[in-house]
Amino acid sequence: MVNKMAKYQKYAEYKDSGVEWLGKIPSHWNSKSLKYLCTYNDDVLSETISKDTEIQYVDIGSVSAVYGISHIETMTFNDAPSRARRIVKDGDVIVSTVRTYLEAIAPIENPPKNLIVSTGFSVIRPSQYLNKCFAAYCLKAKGFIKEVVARSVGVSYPAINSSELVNIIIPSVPYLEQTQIANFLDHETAKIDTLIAKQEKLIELLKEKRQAVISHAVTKGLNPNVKMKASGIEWLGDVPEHWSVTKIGFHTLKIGSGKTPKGGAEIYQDQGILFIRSQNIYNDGLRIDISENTYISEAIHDDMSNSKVYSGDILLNITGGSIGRSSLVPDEFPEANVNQHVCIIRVRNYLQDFLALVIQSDLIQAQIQSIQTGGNREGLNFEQISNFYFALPSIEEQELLFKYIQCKVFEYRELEAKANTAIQLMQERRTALISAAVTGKIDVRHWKNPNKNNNQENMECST
DNA sequence: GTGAGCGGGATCGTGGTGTC
DNA sequence: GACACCACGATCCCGCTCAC
Repeated sequence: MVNKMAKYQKYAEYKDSGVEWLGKIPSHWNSKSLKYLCTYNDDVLSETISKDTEIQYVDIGSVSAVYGISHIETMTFNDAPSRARRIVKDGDVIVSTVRTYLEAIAPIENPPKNLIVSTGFSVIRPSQYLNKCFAAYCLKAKGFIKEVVARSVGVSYPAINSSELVNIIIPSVPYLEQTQIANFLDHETAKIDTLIAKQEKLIELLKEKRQAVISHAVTKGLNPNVKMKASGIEWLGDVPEHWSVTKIGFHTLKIGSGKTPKGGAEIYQDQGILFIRSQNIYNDGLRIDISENTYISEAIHDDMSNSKVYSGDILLNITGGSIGRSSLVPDEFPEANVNQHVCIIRVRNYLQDFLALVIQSDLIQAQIQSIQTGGNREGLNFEQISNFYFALPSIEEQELLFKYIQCKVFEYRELEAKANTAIQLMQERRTALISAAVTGKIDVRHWKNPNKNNNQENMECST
């Protein structure tokens, strides 16, 4: 990360801060516990206020380090949850104390009247010596968050006490310099966030396009001028006249699932025969993580001979939240078995590739989502799978369609992978930049905002 | 009155068992 | 043996209790 910061200047002189997460700091900086630079949790709603008082409530899930407060709910005090108690004022910084939401941090600018946050937040009120935006960036720094994690307690509710949170040491920096660092980070992180948002939008569009290409190809074919006919099936609509409308069950050699081996999880091994579960099955392929896989013995595998998995099998999740996710077992796949929540659909060689795409298309997914069995739990049975309709082209046309879709999907997945890598790199850069600036590893005192005519102070925060 | 944290609801993935 | 469905464990999150 040092190289990535090379374009920025360093300070002339450094000294050891004596604090692990700060390391060496500029020689004119100091370090202090946060509690000497702020007060915290000063204002709370009194139980004696009128029940009809309208409040603007922010819960812990509505705040992120990148986007700040994303959702404020208007409610009366009477309807508010019991944890809606902390009053937030202009200039405060809210920071989550719950370990599962460590990045819920936001400086508050012009809050609405009666802005109240959950008791899952600490409300930091900076003193005159601490810039609220600089404070928020310090709280977002990787080293600070690491300190919070180390000081968290509790099992069912892992969190850091507010009194412990403010014991954590942060840099003590001349106020004007804090403002300049905050302005610099506002500008630079906003640029990064804009780029991340663009990449996220791109990924969303690519996913939609990929799904649309598959769905269109397996229901309408590739020739836009071909004569169509009504399929007679609601989900299917019109299909090419020379295609036949058929059911999955007419083409299967097997529809079945595995079972839970006797002894359950007790009999799992670190190595042996791969035991595939619904968590391994994704539309973009089987996700086999060697360290997290489950294996069974050869004896149990032989005992469960009916649920052995072979290359060319289509595996479909038939229960739970991942219902409808499917994967085609690739060629030269090692010996494997499945549990009872994974359905094996086995068809003749010529249909494997095409049917795997059909099952992932909107056509079958819509039929799956319309089915609910098993009481209040989602579930698919084999008869229902067998009765799913689809349109079947000739073998030659299937091969053409498969090659076309494979090519298009590969193209989209490559672009998605590139966008994901770019997002990851930008997030790393964002984190590194914040940490470098608030710990004095880079000197931005002479940085000028290119969007302004001069280096006038910008007292606003970006979030 | 305040706030830490216990306990429980919701959800998901998976194991176990009854019925055919 | 195949299938359906109930139960359980893990996890996340929130409501509420009780010590201070």
